[in-house]
Amino acid sequence: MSTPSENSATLTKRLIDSGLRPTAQREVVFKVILEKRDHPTADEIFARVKSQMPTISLATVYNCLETLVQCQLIRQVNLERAPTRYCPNLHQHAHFHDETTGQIHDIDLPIELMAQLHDVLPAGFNASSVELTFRGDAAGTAQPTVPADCAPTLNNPHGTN
Amino acid sequence: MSTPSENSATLTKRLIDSGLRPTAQREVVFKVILEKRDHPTADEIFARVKSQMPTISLATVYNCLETLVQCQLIRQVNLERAPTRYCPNLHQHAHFHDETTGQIHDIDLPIELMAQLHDVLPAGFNASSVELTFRGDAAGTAQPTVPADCAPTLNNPHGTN
DNA sequence: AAAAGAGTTTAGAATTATTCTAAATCCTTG
DNA sequence: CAAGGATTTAGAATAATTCTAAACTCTTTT
Repeated sequence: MSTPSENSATLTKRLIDSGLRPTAQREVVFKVILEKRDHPTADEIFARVKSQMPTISLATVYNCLETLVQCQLIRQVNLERAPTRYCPNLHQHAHFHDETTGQIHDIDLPIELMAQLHDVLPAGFNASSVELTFRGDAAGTAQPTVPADCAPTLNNPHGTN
Repeated sequence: MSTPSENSATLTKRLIDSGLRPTAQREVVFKVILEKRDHPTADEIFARVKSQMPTISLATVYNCLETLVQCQLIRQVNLERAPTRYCPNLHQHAHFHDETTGQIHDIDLPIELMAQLHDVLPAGFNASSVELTFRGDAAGTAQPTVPADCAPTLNNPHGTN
């Protein structure tokens, strides 16, 4: 469970821990991403944020997103040649990119599998992150599939609830 | 094993099978990618190709690359925000992106693991391709690690040799 | 409390990989 | 050989992102 004020507190803490300042812009960008459980682009986030803070600039949205990614409060999703998307789900998960609808679905990954993935690396290869993306068709899945308990609970950033 | 002329023959066959024409430009772009076992960008490929065919245009290189990808003769590698790279290795493999050197290493994937990856998908999700990318540091690996027998042998396009 | 200084935001310009366009060229087939 | 589709080409256009420099906002120092 995570209330907006808990999220805000976590954001503040993370920023200060990194020597950064908790600003209104960073707050609102973060809040907007958590509100909807999808994978918006910077432009979409810009649009959503503007309704709450009409004076914010696109450059600031980009800046805030970079900061949030660095603080590991959101994830970045890179699909081929398309604008970068941002993901509030901090569970270990893969992405399924539906080629027909363009939708992105989160796919939960068992911890064992993650371990096996890392085992595949030869000695000397030290991975700090893994990105797993499927591409194909998701027949009969009209809605994005992010189960409610995958919500990015910031009190529990690694999603072990 | 695959000689240049065998590769060329396979290219021709694939193109014709797809209703496309085997052109000198497609040949040379393909050849140049096979020659070196790395992950060049379109610009790098353009440079290499120009030395053999000085009149070729960048747009054509992009066109050829798209065609080769569609014919599954090469793979496209998407790293975050960086120019698309192209990969002649048709084995099932992951990519390791070394953050310090910028190098990309091919990581062989056991078939069982690939199967397990697909098992992770809920019913209805039909993946036509999977992309697995690690990011981190590859300590003490000065050279790209593409074992010789990972060469994209076109006679054996799925790399089961 | 004023001044200094670091961090942040902002608008707009700049960058750059890629795609688009329209004309020219090349094959293939009737 | 003529017609028609596919392909190539140069250059323009696009669009996501980054850069720049000035303005602003905190925090800390005096």
